[in-house]
Amino acid sequence: MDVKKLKTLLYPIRAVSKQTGISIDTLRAWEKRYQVVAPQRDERGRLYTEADMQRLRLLNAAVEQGHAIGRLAALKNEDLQALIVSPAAAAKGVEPVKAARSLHEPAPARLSVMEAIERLDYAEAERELSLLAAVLPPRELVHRVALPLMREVGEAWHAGRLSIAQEHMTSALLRNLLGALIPLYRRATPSGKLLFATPSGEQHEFGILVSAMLAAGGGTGIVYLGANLPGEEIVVAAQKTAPQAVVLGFIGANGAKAGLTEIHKVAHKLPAQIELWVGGTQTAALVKEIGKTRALLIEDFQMLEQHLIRLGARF
Amino acid sequence: MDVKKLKTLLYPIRAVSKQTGISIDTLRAWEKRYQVVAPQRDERGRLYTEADMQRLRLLNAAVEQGHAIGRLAALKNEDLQALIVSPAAAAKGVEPVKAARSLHEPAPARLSVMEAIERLDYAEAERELSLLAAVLPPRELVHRVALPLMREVGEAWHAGRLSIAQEHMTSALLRNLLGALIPLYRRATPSGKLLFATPSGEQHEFGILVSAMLAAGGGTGIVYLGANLPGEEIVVAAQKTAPQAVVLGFIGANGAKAGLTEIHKVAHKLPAQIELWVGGTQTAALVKEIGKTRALLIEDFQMLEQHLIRLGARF
DNA sequence: CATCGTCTGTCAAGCCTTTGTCCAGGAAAA
DNA sequence: TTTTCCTGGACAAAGGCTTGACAGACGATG
Repeated sequence: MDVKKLKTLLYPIRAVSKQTGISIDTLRAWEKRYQVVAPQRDERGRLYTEADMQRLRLLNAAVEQGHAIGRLAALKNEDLQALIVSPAAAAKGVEPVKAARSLHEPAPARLSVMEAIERLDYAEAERELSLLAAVLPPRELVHRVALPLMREVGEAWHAGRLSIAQEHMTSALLRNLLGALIPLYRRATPSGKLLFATPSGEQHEFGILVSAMLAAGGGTGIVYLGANLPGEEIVVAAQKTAPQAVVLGFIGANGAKAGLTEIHKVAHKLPAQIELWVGGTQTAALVKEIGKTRALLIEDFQMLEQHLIRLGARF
Repeated sequence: MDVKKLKTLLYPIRAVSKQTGISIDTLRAWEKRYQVVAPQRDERGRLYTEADMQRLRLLNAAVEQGHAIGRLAALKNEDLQALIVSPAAAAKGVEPVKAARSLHEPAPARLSVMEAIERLDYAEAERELSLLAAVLPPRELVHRVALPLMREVGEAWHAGRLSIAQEHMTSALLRNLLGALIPLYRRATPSGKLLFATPSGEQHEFGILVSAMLAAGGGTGIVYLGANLPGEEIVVAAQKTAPQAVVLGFIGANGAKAGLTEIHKVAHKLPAQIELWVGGTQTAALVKEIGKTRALLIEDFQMLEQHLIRLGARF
C-alpha cells in the first residue's frame, strides 16, 4: 500500500472562523464547554480538519435555526443534517424512516428560499441556498431542494402567484449554485467520464446541469458542453474525449422539434462503444420517436442515478 | 529587433509587489524568514520568475483566508491550491494597477486554460480557472482572464482552429465560474443595488453576468434575473426591487431585433428615478435606435465601471 | 406573568509568539 | 543628485492561548 502519509489539509482557527462564519471566541467556547470538535494542536495553536469544519457548519446552521448549542453538541452529524433540513423530524426524535422516503420529501428549509424569491431578494435567496448546499450532500441537495424548488416555482407561475421574473431568477440562482458545486464535488480519481450537452434548438440547460452535478457527486468525471449544440459537434467532441456515455437533455417545448433530428444524428454517428442517454420531461412522447434508435431513455433522475452506478459511480 | 535572452521573463521586486499586492518589505521578510521563494539575483537585486509570482499569489490568497505565513511556507504549491477553496476576501488589495496597460494584458496562466480547452478537458480547465479566480481580484479576473478568453476562443473558432463544442464548453466554464464568484464577492453592506437582465429574444447572458460580477466586486448589491425576459416583467421587477439602475444586455445577433422593442418598452415604463443602462457589442449600431430614449449606452466594461463608481461602487 | 437559575456569546487581562513595517547605512545605477 | 535595492536589526501590532467574568436570552416553575 501507499506509505506516503496522507496529508489532510488543516486549517487554523482564523481560517475556520472565516469559512464557517462562527467567531473565534465562539469557536473556543464551543470547544471548551461542549467539546463539539476536537481539533489537533501544534505549538502554534489549533488545527481543524475539513471534517471539523463541516461539523461546525452544521452546528452553526442548526443554531441559526434557533436550536441551543448545548443540546446540539451531543448529536452526530447526520442527526444535525436531518434537523436542519426538516425541523419537524427532530420533534419525534430521529425516526428510522429516512432512506428512500425522506430523500424525495422536499426540505422544509426550502421555504425560506421561496420567501426570498417572492420578494425578488437575490442576495437572501443566495445565502439560504448556499447554506443548504454547504450542509447537504449532493443527492439530497438535488432531490430535496433544487428539483422541488424548480417545480414549485413553475407551479406558482402557472397559478399566477409568481411572475416570469421570479422564475428566471430562481433558475439563474440554481444554475449558479449547481455550476459552482460541480468542481467542489469532483473526486481526485474520477471513475469514468460522461459528456453532457443539449441538442441545437434546446435551450433548457437545467436538466443536464443537474445531471452533471449528480454525476460529479457520484465520482464520475464530466465534460460539460452546455446547451444548443449541433449533433455533429456532439459526436466530434465525444470522439475526442471518449466518454462512457453521452447525456443529452431534451424538453422540446414550444413545438421545437429541431432537437430530435439532432439526436438522431448523434445516435447514428456516435461510436458504438459510447452509450447515448437522452433525458427530458416528455420522455413518454419521445419514446416512439427515438425509442427505436440505440438511445437510452432516462425517465427521471432516479433512473439516471442507477445508470451512473452501473458505470461505476458511488453515492 | 533585439532578441534579449528573455527565455523566461524575470520580474524585479517592485513589479512583483504591484502584481501580487504584497508589499516589498513583506516580500523580503517572507524570503528571509521562511524562504518561501528563492529568486535569482543580479547586481541590481532580486529577480523573480513567473513561477515565483504564482507561488506568492497563492501564499497571499491563503494568508487572506486566515492561514499563517509561517505554516504555509512549508507547503508545496499544489497543497496551497487545494487549501484555497474560495477567493473569500480577495476583493481587497492589489494596488490600483497602473492604468490600462497591465489590466488589459492577458494573464499568462490563461494559456494553460486554453490548452485544456483545446483538449476538451473540462476538469483541468476548471482547475486552472478557479486557481486564477482565487488569486486575482475581480476586476483583473474579468479583464485579464474572462474577456480575453472568450475573445480568443471566438477568434479561434472563426479561424477554424476550435469547434463550437469548445466554444460552448468555455462559455459554460466561465458562466459557472463567474456565477459562483458573485456571492463570494458580495460585501456585508452593499452600496446601492442594480438589476440585471436580458430582453426577450436575447439569449446571450455573458455580458450581464460579467457586469453583475464586476458590480458585486465593487460592492454593489445585485438582483440577477438572467436572460430572455419580457420588457414588462423587467419593469415590474424593477418596481418591486427599486434598484438604482436596470442593466440590460443586448447583442442582437442573427438579426434578432425583437429585443429592441422590449428595450423600448422598458425605457418607456420604467419609473423615472431608475436609470436604464444598455450594453452590448453592437452599441454603435444601436445608438440611433435607442440613443434617443432615456437609455444610457454602455460601450464597454470600463464605461460600466465608471458608472458603477458614480453610483457608489469602490474597486 | 413574574422570578430565578442556567445557557451562551462576548469581552478583558495576561502572556507568549508571529509578523508586517520601519529605520540606518551602504552600494549601484539613472 | 536621486532613485532603487540591499542587509540587519528593532519594534509595535496582531494573533493565539487560557482563565475568568458578565449581561442578556432562555426556560422552567410557581
